[in-house]
Amino acid sequence: MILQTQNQSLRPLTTAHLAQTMSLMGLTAAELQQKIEAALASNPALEVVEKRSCPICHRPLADAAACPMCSRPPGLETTEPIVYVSSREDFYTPKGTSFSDDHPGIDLAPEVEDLPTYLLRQIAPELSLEDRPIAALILTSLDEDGLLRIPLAEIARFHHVLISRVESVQRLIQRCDPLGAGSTSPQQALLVQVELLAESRPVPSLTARAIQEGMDLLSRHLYFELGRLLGIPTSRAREIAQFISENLNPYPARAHWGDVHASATPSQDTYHIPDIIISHLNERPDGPLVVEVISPLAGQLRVNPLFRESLQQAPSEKTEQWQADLEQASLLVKCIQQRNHTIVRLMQRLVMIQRQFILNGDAYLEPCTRASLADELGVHESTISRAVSAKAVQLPNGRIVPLSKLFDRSLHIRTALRELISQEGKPFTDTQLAEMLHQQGYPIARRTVAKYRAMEGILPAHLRSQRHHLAAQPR
DNA sequence: CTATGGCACGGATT
DNA sequence: AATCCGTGCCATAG
Repeated sequence: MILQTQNQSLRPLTTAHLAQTMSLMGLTAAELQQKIEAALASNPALEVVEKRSCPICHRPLADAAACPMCSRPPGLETTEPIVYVSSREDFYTPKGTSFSDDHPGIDLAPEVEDLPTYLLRQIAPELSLEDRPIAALILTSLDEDGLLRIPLAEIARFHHVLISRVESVQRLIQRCDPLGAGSTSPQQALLVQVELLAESRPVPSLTARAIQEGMDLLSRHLYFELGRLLGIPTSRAREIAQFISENLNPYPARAHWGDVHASATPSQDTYHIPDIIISHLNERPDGPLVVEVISPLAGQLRVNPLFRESLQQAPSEKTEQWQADLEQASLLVKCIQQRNHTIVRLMQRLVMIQRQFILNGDAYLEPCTRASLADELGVHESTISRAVSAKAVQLPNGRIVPLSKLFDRSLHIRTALRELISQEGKPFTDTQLAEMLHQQGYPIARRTVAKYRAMEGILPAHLRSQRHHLAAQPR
């Protein structure tokens, strides 16, 4: 359902209206869809009318008058984004949901979210129907680290299938984004990561064996012993250890190291179907930005005009009921219009503010608060809060991030921090880093640097050290 | 003694 | 009113 409703339709703001609009605001596209479907089924006064698509670009058209995509001359230079509510039906297969490569440094871990759902989404296409329950059991048995607590045999027994079946499902899961998730041990997780990594980049030889046979030595940093075990010089063993610590993660889902309070997962958020898609007009990198706010329905929701007419001739005993239906229907429609209108305005403004971030990445995130936006738009802050929470947005580069990321107050500083550390020779101490950031115009306390480091999963200075210089060796 | 992580306390945000 | 976030202080590891 779409609308286009700028000016009209903002009339009587009854309390019911307000209340419903607010509750609508916090819903994701999927939840909203359910709600609408329910209303549609129970209320005869509502109907969905087909929406037409633009003959040129095939995008759904909100309004007959103009296609937001094509009505503008291509290549038009503008910083003003085109924002509209879309009812694309194909949004379930967004492009680039996969995180193909991670950068040499540290890649951003996905926001705190429901790991099982996230994984399920990735494997769903390859999963046969019979294997679904198995996958479900595995996924729900993961711990905070993304590891499988219970033995595979348990799962096999529970579903009365061969262990090998379970193993193949597990394999599928392990190859998903938090690489190695679903492994039964940190060791196994590492092995899977090595295996997959080896497909795309060089991996020191014997790494796998080192993990397999010398796990305890590795974790205790006994490189000399490890070298002897594998029949290689200590220096080689050290290289392997270094490679592992730099590229692998024994706890696939553990993104924040210092954060014990990582109560990560109570939320049922499914951040992996976007609620909003930002792209370039006609895929041209120089084109203006287009923001599609995904609508759950493939048509426009409205009050059935026929129903309204027939109200006149309603049998007298029904007329009251019908009247009520009609009112409720128009209330719902109105609320949804209101909701969409607000979201469109919000995105319009937000995309303008965060244009650089959207185009160029994390470092360009402009700090901005929900409150300030609310002020600009003349709506209550809580409205923005609701609108922003539990929604995900797909950026032109294909990444899907929570909408709330656009309100992250420290992301740009954290990015600067990563930058500094990635270019450091000798590891900088937190105090030094704080100092340097200060010079760059980020007045950050030393303690805060430490926290940001933790957020980014960067080790403290003394652990980063043994990266380059290693002189003496225990003999 | 120095570099860090933990706890906890305002102040800002939601 | 409930949370989140940046910080200061203090204990601890190296």
